[in-house]
Amino acid sequence: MSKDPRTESRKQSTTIYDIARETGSSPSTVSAALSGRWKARRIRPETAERIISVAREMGYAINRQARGLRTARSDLIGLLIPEHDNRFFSDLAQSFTQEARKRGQCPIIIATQRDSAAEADAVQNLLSYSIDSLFVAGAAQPENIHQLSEAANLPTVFLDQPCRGARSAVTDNAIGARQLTEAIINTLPSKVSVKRNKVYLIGGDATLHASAARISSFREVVTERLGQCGEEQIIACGYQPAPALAAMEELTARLGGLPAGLFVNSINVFESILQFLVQRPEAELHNVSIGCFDYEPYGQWLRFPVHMIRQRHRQLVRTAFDLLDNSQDEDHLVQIAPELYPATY
Amino acid sequence: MSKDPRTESRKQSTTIYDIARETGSSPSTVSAALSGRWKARRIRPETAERIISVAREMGYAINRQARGLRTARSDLIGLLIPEHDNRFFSDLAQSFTQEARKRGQCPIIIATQRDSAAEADAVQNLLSYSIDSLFVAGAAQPENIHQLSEAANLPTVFLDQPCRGARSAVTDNAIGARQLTEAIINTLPSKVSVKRNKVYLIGGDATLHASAARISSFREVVTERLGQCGEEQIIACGYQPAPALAAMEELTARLGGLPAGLFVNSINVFESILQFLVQRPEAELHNVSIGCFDYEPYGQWLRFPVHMIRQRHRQLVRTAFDLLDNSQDEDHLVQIAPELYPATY
DNA sequence: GTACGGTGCACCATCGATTGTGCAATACGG
DNA sequence: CCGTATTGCACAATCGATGGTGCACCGTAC
Repeated sequence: MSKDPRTESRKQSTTIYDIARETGSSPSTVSAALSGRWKARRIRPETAERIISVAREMGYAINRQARGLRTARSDLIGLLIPEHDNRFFSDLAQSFTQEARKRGQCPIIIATQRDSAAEADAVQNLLSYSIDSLFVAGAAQPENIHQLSEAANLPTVFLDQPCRGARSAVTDNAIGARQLTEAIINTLPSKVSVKRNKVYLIGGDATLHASAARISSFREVVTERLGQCGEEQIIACGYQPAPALAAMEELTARLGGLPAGLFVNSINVFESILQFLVQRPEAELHNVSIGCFDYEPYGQWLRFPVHMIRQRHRQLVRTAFDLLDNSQDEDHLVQIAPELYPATY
Repeated sequence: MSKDPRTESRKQSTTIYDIARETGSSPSTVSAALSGRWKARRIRPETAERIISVAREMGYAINRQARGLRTARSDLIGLLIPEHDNRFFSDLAQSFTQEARKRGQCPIIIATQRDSAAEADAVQNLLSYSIDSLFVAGAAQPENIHQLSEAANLPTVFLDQPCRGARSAVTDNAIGARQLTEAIINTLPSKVSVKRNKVYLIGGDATLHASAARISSFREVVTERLGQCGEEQIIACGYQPAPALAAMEELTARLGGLPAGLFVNSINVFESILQFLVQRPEAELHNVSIGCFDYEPYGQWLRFPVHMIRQRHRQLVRTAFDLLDNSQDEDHLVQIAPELYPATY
């Protein structure tokens, strides 16, 4: 005869069997009463009520592992993000958490460091918990994830970084980049030497969809407004602090000072070049027009003005849930225009 | 005969029974092989290896709900925080996530908005997932949570806000507040009218342990260094933006300008009074010594200098895990000194 | 009085992994 | 060659909730 292998300390307090014994009914009746399915199972309302009240008295709490094993569901819902220490993704995490809880689901958030192996690992791991659905933000390799989740029949939505053939809710990077570039150009300093009179884009990964869209808009607007846009004006040096800082230093050295305009692609890069910027003379700082494609509340209180683009994290998340619930179209891309926070002077 | 109620779409791909059939062994042997318990169960190494390799081929992934049901464990681990949009708590969340994953556990983070009913709810909810342990940061009612988790025999640690009778890892608020107050006093402006020559503490909830400790240190240091500290110098107006802003405006009106020194208790309050501060004349801003008990990277790039205290989130989390693993003392408080980031000029 | 439909519930198989136990087959000692 | 010990594994109960099915019982109709 097998005994319960669990140490005496961690056993479940009350189960439906206890309640069944207490109320003189069967476990299946108790289950039906407590899960709300009692009508469909033709349980008398009085019976259901009695069971429910006894359950409350006994402090019953369902065992979700048992329920999940039977139903292959879990009320768990996963979110993959590259990192937490990034205002955009932590905002996203917060919106996700809130929406999930509204729906009675429990959020699991995993940071995968823009590493595709870590992404695959995390998906497998989450699958073993039988999560109900998966949200993927800023994936390094969306297709890879999509394959895994499709094979497991796991409903998945991509955020921020879209995935071909899968439901995706992303920021309209083209519009955002256009707005930001315009704002930067509109506030270009008037007196600036020929050598430094151009606008530069720094940061991001040109192979990723989001960056590519931003770069393309940037190029368009710069060409429209300033006549031309050379390849050297686009410095897609990734998201890492060190390379970004180095690129910024190199650019400044090359120009003999800060450029007239600077489009900073992503908050990570902004943070890392900030320490370089603030060391420049005050006068120089007020002679450059800076924009950042991402929002940081403290950005408006800095020593120099900054235009910022804020992605609508709340809307992105809501749209993603909507796509899961309502879109029968497996390949459905929704784009959401971001918001421009113009610099305050 | 019952059929599997689950829709055909969401069934498990490979189970230990499939592998058993494939390898011609029994499910129990497969389980032992895959879980690493095969030595203890006297399975031949070759048998175990063969099973493992077949499992890999078949793309086996364990069903954690089944495992959890049997063992009453889940490898899930919970963290309660008041909110996400707070640098300290989101740092904490990140450290927690990393440490959890290092230990092969899956983090579930719930924000409870400093609401004790939400806290109790969240604990009950997490309990129904059979989480292995619970971390509670900045709880509104630690004792309440402690009761629940103790009744359920759920190993619990408190962070930031300690709980009597429970394991707690908290910042050494006394030392931190002392350091911060000293830093503020050391950089007090020299020329300031008698009316505004005092140092004020604003924000926080005096009924909570953390704030109480900070207030007490503040009072001590101010008395030591400046001779006295009146009750009106302590404005514990909570953590909400609106009341904090109102309190700041009221104070400034009363003094006819900014005070000589300001100890801002918590980053929330800092953010909300920032919009007020930046509207003051530039000269006035450079004539006030400000400190914030919390860290925000952008704080050092503002238009005026700010001393900041950074809680060591990583260490707090590590210590908390340590307490769970090693401390048999159920009532064990560990304090961790925070770090002073002096203002840069 | 019999037939028939509906009501209200109990019974039991099932989800997949874990683990106490039983029992052949082999090894080993004398 | 027999008896005991060890090895290597299979069997089956179990965790708690779910849901298909069976079946009394009651009411109504003919």
